[in-house]
Amino acid sequence: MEHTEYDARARWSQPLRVAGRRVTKQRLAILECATSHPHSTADELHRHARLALPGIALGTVHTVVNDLAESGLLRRLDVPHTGARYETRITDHHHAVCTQCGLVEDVALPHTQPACLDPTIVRGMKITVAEVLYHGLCASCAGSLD
Amino acid sequence: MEHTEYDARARWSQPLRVAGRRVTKQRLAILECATSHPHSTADELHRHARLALPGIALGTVHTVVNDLAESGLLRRLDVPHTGARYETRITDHHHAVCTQCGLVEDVALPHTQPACLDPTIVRGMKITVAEVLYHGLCASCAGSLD
DNA sequence: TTAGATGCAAATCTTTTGCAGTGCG
DNA sequence: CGCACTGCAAAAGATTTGCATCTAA
Repeated sequence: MEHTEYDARARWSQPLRVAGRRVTKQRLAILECATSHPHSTADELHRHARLALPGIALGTVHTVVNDLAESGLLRRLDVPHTGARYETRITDHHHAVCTQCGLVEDVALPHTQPACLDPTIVRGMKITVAEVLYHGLCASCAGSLD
Repeated sequence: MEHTEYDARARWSQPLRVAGRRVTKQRLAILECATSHPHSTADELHRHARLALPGIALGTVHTVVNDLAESGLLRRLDVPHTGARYETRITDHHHAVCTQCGLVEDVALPHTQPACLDPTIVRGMKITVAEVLYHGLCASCAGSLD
């Protein structure tokens, strides 16, 4: 548990440099929190990162998270009724959201590329990412009578 | 152009009543604006609705739009870096967003239901809606050198 | 008549911005 | 050492809430 800082540095230094970004303890902490707590909002990342880095500012989290999403190190998820959410698992999965409690789950699709996710299906735009968002009730919300 | 109020009433009274909602001029105006200007934010709907209904409050637009989305008369779209967007075309299409300028376009898929959009593909949740979001560059942004 | 809707304003929440100081490379 | 990055605080933007008033049914 004391190796976290070291591990984060080992894991993210290279990708950060490749993206032309500096390796700061704030960025390492945010990347680490986004890995251990996927689908976190900026505020949640801030709360988690503060445990390891008490001085980190919420504004910094927003700035960093925007920057890292733009440079491809973070994936951004826009979920109804909550702020943006972030994760370090970038590819090969989609998301299901509970319309009642807001729970987000990862959804992996069969490995054969579905035709509807082929970028060329959209005419007149250069599509680079196609993602599926499922809306419904999670197990516990579906169980609760209402 | 003077028939708009009448047409909106004719079109939406029934669905509103079925959803257990009252037929007010504010709701009619918002539904009409969401139809003629799809993918509008609450603020944009407010500006448009104000042309026909100068007194309508932005707070009311938010309240109504939330309520109508919940009751299924409006579809809500969460697009990166803009607020929520709304439209009256509920089914049978998906969306493509320009990551540069924010343009939203409708995308229709071939009529055969793609396997990846089958709700049962998600285990442990009762999925009711599956939608695809495409991210990329629109024609004009792709054209602009940068 | 009356429960549901609206208008308005204040409160809340999220995100952005400007600037001075800090630290990575 | 220089420039990118951070901390801080203020501003901007989006959405929600409470309450008095209004109105569709």
